[in-house]
Amino acid sequence: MARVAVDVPVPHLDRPFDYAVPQPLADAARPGVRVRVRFAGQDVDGWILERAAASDHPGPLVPLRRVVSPEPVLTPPVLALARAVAERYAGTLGDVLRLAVPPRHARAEQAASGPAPDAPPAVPEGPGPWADYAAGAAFVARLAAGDAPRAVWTALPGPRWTGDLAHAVAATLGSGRGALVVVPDRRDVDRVEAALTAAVGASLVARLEADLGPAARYAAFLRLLRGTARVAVGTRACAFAPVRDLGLVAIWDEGDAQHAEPRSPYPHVREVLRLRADLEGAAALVGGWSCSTEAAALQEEGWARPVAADRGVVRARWPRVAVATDADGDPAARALRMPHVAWRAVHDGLARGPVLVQVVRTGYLPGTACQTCRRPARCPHCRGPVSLPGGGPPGEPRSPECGWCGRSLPTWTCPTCGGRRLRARAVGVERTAEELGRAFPGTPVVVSRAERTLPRVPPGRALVLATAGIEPVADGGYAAAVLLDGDALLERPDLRAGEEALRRWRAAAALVRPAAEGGLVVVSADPSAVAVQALVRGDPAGFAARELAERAELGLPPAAALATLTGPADAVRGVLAAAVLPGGTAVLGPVPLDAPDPARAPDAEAPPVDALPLGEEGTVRMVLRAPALHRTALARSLRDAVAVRSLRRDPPVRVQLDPRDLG
DNA sequence: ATGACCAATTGA
DNA sequence: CAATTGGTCATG
Repeated sequence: MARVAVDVPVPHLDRPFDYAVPQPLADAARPGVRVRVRFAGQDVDGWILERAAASDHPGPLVPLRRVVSPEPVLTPPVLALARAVAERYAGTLGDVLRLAVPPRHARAEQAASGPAPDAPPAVPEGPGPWADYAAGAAFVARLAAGDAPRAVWTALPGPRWTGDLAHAVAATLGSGRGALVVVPDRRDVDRVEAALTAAVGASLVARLEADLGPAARYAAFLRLLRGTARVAVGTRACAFAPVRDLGLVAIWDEGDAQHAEPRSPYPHVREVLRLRADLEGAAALVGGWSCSTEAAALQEEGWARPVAADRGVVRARWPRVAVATDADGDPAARALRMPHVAWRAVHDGLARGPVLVQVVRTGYLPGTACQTCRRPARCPHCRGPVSLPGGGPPGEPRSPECGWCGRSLPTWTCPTCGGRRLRARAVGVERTAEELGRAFPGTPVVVSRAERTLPRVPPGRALVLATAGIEPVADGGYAAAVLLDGDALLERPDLRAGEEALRRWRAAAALVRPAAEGGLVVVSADPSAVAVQALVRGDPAGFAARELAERAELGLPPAAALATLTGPADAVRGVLAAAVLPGGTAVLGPVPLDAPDPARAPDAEAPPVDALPLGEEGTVRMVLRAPALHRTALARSLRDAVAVRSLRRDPPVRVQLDPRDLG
């Protein structure tokens, strides 16, 4: 008989069911294969979890209907991982398996060859680029020796990080083990794949990525499964890749929001890899140019150790950072909405090469700011963002109004400086490009934006404008970079505002030439802000540690476990009533969720409850907060409660553990 | 989800 | 008293 996980979307059926194995299927029905079974009167898909001699099910067993494919695509380590992830995130095994195993592609299965002859992996000699990092040489040596060290790695700037990663992977292969690398997006997959190919050869590397197409994706998956490829590189789902004898898991730019899975049960790559490293005894490398508070927590609890360059190396390799405030009075700079120091950096930098201007994404910041002091304008009644409604007849004075409570604010006055005029908070990339083009005639202006990203630019004189996250790489590095709208970024009422600003700034700074070669970064922001100081000092780990300590004091994540329940008001109440919550759990809310408003940017802040129209029994969100050590108990209690409610056919409630954004 | 079953509730 | 609705339970 076979123990089968049936793929039905109902939480309370998330357990194995036993089936008889008919004689003709006896060989094919191995653990890990996809099957089709009769369940509750209909044909459903399922997975064979294990074979066993006898069942403890009292009744007769129904036979398996069909083995979909003889390929055992669900390996025991990946099954164990999927179970752990389901438990950690209060989700079902079925949901996790949907993320972990790509859909079958029959033709790709047919085409894929059998196991290839064992190509001898290239064994790197010595620490290579890791000699630049304190504790780096030891880390690589332990990888090569078959050990399982775990590190939070602060990378040195420039394109070298892909080579650093490839070297660590090669060292792991040298110990006879495989490795996997997860990066935020396709551009980074391209880069890491290239570096890995150079280091260990293309035949050992499998690229795993959703927009590769079903056939190519499944083919790459099979190469790993069969051991033809030993290294997986890809985005999110790659965290579940069936790499054999896994020796190293790595995540790059761990603070990037792309690492949070948007589908149920919303696991984060960092957590998946942490569970996987523990389950499979693999080494772990959590890297980036910055450091999230979660990564700081991994160090704090002793799970991982820092790998970073010494102070002197950091100072020599990173560009110099200067802070500019808006107050400077140069008329040319003012017309450009750019502080004078920043303008000078652009001007001087252009004499030596390309200059990067990082702007805030269009529509990222709703509302307006004071024309004089540039502080974001807030509604005096509810602290909501103030907007200038458009669409009226031209010339007619428009009265500002609050985006939350809707009050008209014709007499708005800035509480800081007494100014009475408002301006749009963020200026579009195009407009800034035009203005800069006029200010520096004869200079080519290039724009990289979401719809048309530019992977790289040539080394010559050019102004390169980009929104955060899609900056092109300049061959030989940028002569200078200017980071605009810093204050607006920092003042977002988001727990991660500082962390996220620092991450974006460091990513831009990493593309600039070293200080020794005249590389300069100018950030336009409040010089007293902690994130700004961390950028100047080049100490993201220190920033994250401090941030973590602060959150611990306030009982906020990641120092506390958090869960959100989202759904119809009475269903959310029902789940809460059914849940046996661990001691010390605080219940916050419920807060009514505003109807999706296309005018408001997705990252925009959520209004407080008392600013919303009341009385509607719509969708609500409730937040549960428990001490960090009760995270598992919190997840289990919510999973049980959801199962009980689903048995009663209640409308579904979305449960999210440690959501990245609270809104 | 889907269906079976039992009990309470409603209607002639 | 039969028909209908609603809650509970099992699905191998």
